Amino acid sequence: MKPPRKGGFFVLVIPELRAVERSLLIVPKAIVIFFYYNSAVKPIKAVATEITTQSMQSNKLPTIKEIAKKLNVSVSTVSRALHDHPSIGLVTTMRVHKVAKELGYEVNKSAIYFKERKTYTIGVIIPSLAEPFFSSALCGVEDFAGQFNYNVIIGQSLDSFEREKRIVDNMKDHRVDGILVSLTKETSTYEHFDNLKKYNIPIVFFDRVPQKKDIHFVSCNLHSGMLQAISRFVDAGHKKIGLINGPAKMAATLQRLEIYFKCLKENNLPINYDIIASTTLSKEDNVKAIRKLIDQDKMPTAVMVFNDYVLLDCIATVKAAGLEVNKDISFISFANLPIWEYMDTRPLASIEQFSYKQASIATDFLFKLIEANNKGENTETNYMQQIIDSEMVNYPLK
Amino acid sequence: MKPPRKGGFFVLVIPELRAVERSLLIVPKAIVIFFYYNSAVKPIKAVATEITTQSMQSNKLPTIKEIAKKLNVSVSTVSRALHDHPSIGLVTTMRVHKVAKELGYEVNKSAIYFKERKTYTIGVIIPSLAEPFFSSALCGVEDFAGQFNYNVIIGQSLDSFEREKRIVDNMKDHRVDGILVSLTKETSTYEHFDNLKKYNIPIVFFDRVPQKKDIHFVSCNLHSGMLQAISRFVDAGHKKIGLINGPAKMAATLQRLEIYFKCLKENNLPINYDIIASTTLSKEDNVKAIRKLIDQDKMPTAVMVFNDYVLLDCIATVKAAGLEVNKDISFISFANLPIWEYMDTRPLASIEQFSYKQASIATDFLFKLIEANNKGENTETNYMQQIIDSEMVNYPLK
DNA sequence: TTTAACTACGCAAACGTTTGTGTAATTTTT
DNA sequence: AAAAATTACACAAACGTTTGCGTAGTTAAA
Repeated sequence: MKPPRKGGFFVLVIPELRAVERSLLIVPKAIVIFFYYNSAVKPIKAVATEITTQSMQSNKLPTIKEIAKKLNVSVSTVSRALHDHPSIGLVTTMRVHKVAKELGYEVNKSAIYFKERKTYTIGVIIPSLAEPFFSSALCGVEDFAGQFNYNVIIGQSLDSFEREKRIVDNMKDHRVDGILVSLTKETSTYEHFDNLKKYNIPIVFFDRVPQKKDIHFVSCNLHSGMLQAISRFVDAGHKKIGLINGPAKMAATLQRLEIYFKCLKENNLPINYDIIASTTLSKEDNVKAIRKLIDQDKMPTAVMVFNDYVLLDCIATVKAAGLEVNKDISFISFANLPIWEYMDTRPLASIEQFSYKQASIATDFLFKLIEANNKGENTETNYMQQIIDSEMVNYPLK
Repeated sequence: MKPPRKGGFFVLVIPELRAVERSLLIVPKAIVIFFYYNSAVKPIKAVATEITTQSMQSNKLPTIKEIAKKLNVSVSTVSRALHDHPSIGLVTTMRVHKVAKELGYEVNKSAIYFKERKTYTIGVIIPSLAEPFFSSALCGVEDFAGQFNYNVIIGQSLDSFEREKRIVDNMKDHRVDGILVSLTKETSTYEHFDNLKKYNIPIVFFDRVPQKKDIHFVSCNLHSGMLQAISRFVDAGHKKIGLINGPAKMAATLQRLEIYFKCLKENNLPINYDIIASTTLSKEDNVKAIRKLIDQDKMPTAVMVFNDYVLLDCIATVKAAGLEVNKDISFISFANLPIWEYMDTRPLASIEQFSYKQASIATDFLFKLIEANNKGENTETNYMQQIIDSEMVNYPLK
């Protein structure tokens, strides 16, 4: 920062000049005449009038153009002045700032989004907002994105493949900078995401992720949690450990089954298909599933359940059947719902899958990809992938 | 639709021509020569080549300009053709459509948003996604907005006034077409919404609404539900009906208190401040509040509780104190959480406030306001306001 | 045959902003 | 005193699309 060249007093030529000047501009005019050093600058009185003349305007929003017109400078000068670009003189910069303030000017981001081909918005596609698991995930996204001043737009697939497709398309139309997805139960093909590549929209999957290698994703490793659970059962003396699994279409279902087998093996327990059931997650089906397990001689004494919601129905059913939970039959499931704290009858434990954490990490990944995109780097060469460990949370007996 | 003027065969000049033609375009060339009727049109072979030449392009997205260049027509023609504008000839329209498809052209909404000064996006500001009440509300918004192909961006105020302010500002920057708000607990001034008027961004409040007349809002009338509740208590013979209220700052708190008084009066019951407590909604405070009521000789036999979450703590506390719920003391609260279905110990009833419905109606209002805005109508003259009745939902004794 | 109407397009402006380049006016260097 | 450098700005293009207006060429009406 150098002193002005000509005329006047330039008393105030110090490093903090701009800040000082700006504060001066709103104090008595007597002080502002310090700036009469440049012949190109109109007397301050003229500035004052030009400001007040049109201050109260139509309902049109003030633009950079109007500021330019008012001050008889070009729009480029105004734009630069507003960004405190060094090539614009101090006085001009100040006058621009002042008029901008007077007019209540605020930059039109829409114009910039368009020009920059960016929207500072990311999309989140989740099956359902009603499920705490996903609303908590959304929360993780929002918290993270908010720090970067990014907006979050949401789409509920409601576990419908068609809706998922439409939402993806819609978000592409909206030119979001990136997308986070947790797949529907129905999704087993992934072509509807391919189009995003053309638009350079990065995509990160979380929790319910595609069975593919060439993707960015964050998911939760069920093995750690389920191993803890089975061990817990085994340590308590259980030999017949059943499983109530989810819908066959869901990747999580197959995964749970595989890990269940693996964990049984690790504990030297035999596989018995009589104590394995599955449910579509509807209430009726949940009841059916647990009934299949308990309505037999070789009833399991412990059951791994697909999730806490299914378990709620299981508990109600076994109670109705006259069995006592945690005595005749013990449960461990997935989700770690906060509500258990208030329940009299609850499982031994539930396995936490950290939806908030998964979503946060996925969002972090997404921002890294967006950043790479901005730099023109190729993001399709090394994939960002993370699998976090699930964790069993014990519930003390009441 | 009239027949083409000159030359050729024009066998296909029928009302459904366009649809027919379009399907023809993807069938053998032999048929397409039907369109050699206009001298201005290049032979179909030329069309075919010009399409394939640059089909595989750079990573730049195809624009209307490129289509225009390829076909040697103006961008305005292409734009109109893509919209099937009648002033563009059939052949040209078809050629444009074909090239657009070949190129994988998709309109850049960002450009249109900017030009139209619309974003087809609405913002939703809620205290917390973690609360089912609000995530269900968000669900209502999303479902409704989705039908209109509107996007929804979210902001969590986390019950912080400062955050609410920032989010409003951010959404304004983003030029959303409208905003839905459920206020924070702290919000008691509303200047931060004033700026939105300048930008012609309509705002509809729901559930937690400002104490003002000149606003659009949807809220829930607690009187109906609470009257049902008190009557239920009275019918069961209760004389001492206590109240556990929320934080003093919240509008809902004052409202509950007033209605509580009113309902007592309507049932000819006296007001007794000894059986009224309040909580900041923290667990410790919830426990304190219920203890205040039960640790006295004139303990109430029935209590209206601020909401189901507070009630959960109340139930745990009275049980720990050796009291039996629904015998020594009965409860009715607000929220109607689905989880009660699975609880052994639950209140007599809970009052449903229809968050989904409130949000849906609010969204409907918002769209009406946006529509009015589009027509240039003034929306600040008659305010859209609706108060829906709360409703008590009974829980049968288990 | 002249005139009016219509068809099928092109031209250019507009939306609000950023940014590369050009250039007088002034100042510094030689 | 001439040349070089710097300052402080203006000009114009670009982003992709829509749309009012103009017009050559053709057809229909008078």
